[in-house]
Amino acid sequence: MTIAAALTSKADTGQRWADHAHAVIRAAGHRSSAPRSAVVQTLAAQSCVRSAREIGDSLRRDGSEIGIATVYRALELLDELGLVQRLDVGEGSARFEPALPTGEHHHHVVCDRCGQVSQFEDEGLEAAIDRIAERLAYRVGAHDVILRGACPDCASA
Amino acid sequence: MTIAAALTSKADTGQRWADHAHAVIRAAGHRSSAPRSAVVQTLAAQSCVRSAREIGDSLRRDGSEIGIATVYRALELLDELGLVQRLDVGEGSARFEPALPTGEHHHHVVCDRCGQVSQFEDEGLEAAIDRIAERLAYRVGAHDVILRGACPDCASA
DNA sequence: CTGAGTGCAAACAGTTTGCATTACT
DNA sequence: AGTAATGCAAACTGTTTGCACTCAG
Repeated sequence: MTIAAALTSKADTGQRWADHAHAVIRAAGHRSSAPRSAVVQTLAAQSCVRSAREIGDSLRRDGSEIGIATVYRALELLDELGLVQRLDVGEGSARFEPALPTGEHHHHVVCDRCGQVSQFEDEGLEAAIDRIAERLAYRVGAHDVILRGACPDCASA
Repeated sequence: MTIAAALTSKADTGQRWADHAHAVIRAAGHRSSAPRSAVVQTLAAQSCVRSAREIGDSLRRDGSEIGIATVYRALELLDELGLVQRLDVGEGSARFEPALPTGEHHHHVVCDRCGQVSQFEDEGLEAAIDRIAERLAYRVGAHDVILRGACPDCASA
């Protein structure tokens, strides 16, 4: 795959998610207001998890007048509708990222020192978790895995 | 194993951890004040993760005059010394539990509806994570796994 | 005796909420 | 037009910090 193709595919995935999100929002009887759509677009465009504050700052930088309460309300709605995944890496604030309708997902590694967050996927991990879910008395619906350590930059320093 | 033996062994594990914690605290040049020791004892006696507020309330109920700030400072020290594991299940506040010196540990399942937290261990999960840690560029030192779903009570309701 | 540790209260950061106003549908 | 959604500011919650006082070593 060429770099251009990779970028296109990534942008496509984001846009596909945004369209899906709008459809679900409308189907649930909610309005597609400008601020709400702006939050969806920001999420669709992002490559990594972002906090409510980061999303709000980013939108305001782009000229939007969105208030932080609205960002929170939009994210809460998206969460209720299963359109975003809320992630708490323990750095004080919650982070958000689009949840793909396919259920396909990844997990995160957080740098202890600089706070950098990266992603990874692993087939074996999912399989192990599925096996655990089966033997527990809980009806397990989701899971978060967070690895912690030193990122390449901090590790070499 | 009889129930009595299981309880004894559990209490022993807690006490062994408390002794270990005291030793580490002293070795690091810190004092064993009454409030600090009380927090260690509370942690040693607990069967599940607890929040700072819960620990403080529990101590105050037992007649201690401990302030919440002191609880936080004690937990912070224990965390720095690697004596407790901080866990964020996303219900607003951080939870804490003793970290065994053997490195042996477990993970958690959180009920979406009532917030109940249970524990589980899984060999296959640890193995999968070790394998991931090896292939990542990060120098991975720890990991948290949180499963979410409905606990037996909520699932049947 | 001396400073690490404490308790209190005030400060903080992230998030939520009440209410008058705006703007989708 | 009617009402869901917004923006602001105030309220809340969990956690941290400044400071005078206390007590372990």
